[in-house]
Amino acid sequence: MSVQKPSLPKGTRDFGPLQMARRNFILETIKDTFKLFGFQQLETPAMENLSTLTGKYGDEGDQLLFKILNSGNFLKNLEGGDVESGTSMVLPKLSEKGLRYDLTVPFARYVVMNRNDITFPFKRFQIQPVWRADRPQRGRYREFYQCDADVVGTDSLVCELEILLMIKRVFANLGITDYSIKINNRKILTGLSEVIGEKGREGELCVAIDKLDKIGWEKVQEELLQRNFEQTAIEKLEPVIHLKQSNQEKLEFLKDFLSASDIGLKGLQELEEVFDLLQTYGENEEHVDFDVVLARGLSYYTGAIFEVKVNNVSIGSVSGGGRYDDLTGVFGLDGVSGVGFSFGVDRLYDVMDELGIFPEENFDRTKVLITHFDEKGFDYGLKVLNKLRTNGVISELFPEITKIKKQFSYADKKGIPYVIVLGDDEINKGMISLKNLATGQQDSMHLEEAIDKIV
RNA sequence: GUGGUUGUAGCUCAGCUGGUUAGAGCGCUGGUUUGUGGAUCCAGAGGUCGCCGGUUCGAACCCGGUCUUCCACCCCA
Repeated sequence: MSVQKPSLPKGTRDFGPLQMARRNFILETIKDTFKLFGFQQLETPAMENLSTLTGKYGDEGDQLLFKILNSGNFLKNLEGGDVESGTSMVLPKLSEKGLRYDLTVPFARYVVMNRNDITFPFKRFQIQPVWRADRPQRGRYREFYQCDADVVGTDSLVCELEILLMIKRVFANLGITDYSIKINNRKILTGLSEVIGEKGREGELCVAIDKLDKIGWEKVQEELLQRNFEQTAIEKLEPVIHLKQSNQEKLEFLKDFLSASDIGLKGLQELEEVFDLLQTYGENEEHVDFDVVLARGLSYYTGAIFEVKVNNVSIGSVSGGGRYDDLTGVFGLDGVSGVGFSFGVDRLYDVMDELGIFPEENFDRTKVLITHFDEKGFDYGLKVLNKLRTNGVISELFPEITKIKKQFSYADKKGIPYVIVLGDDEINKGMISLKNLATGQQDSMHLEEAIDKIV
């Protein structure tokens, strides 16, 4: 076999020890919050039947699904002429499984399959990788982790409240201070399209409107015109685009603006209740921003929609979610409303990296390295090692008998703060020498005393 | 998926209009110091110039393809 340079598939990454420590810090923070709010963990397979996945994310989403070639002779179902008839005809004959694209759809599948064993409302969280055959960019990967928390089986707006609370808690614990949780309601967008005389076209309206902070109102108007929206409709929309007051003021304005649309008013009412619940809970509206032009792409959202952006960084949204009234419906279980959201760990990582706010000191790392000069010290060191670990001190014995300089250098590079030196002097006296590498201070003492110092 | 961009030592990058043996800094290894790391100084190792093909007397450099990186669009965590 010829030697080949190893490489990774596009858009995937390895995580080294430092990255893992940082990722685990984020992951633990999120997990800890989910648990505190009463969510229980669930895992589903990396692969799902393609029939479970397709048609849930729109045409774009279907394109981005990774398909898994059938096992064995994957060509066996092909017939002459199939190849000429196009990929959409050939694909089902080659592939019946795919990698999951998100965690929400597999969750919906799980709920339907286990409906008799689940007590509703069902609160679950799920932290697993997902895969998208996207073209990679900064903050965009082909394999990345999502951290989902969802509640199904209730349409209580307390769920929406809890999502806001969980986001606030996670960000506070991560040390991210400058961010905003954008919240809107799909019903408001529906109402908007009704009121401006383009009923039923909120999907298109959303796609265009969503680009507002990126490309500006001028360009959005152009796009709407291209999509054959009436000039008068666009003019009617204008005051909404420029809404820049407080959450309450926006609500008041829209109550009037959407007065002709029942569904729009329903959306407003839901949103207002979420704000009320926030007050009642004893939290404020800090970081929570009613954004009338927030329109998330995923086609299954029907009520509240969320998106979280960290300010002054070059990464897109780090979290998103919303309410879906009928996601389980496609799997044959109607009337189960759900709401959930997801943190993107990889993007949170990039954000925190860019802001330089990882708390490195707290990461678990070896506290003390035991060094030695010869076999005698090595054996003595093993006993010391045992004592240290019994006392819960993260410790290592240098595994080879070699020059002390090399052992110290190892401690230095690995960022180990203390070194225990074991030579004849120490062994004879039944003591150890403890050196603090940061200060250079070295003292002879009993092991118990050293343990107290290190911990 | 569309358009552009990048690739030279472990890392960050030089390398002139194609010309002999491809360089620097940092890092690494060893020594200066045979019971002590981080600093200084000295020495050393390390590269099929992403990969494949083409043009040429001659290619890191020009051309084509391919992979990869980053960016914009699309969309999204």
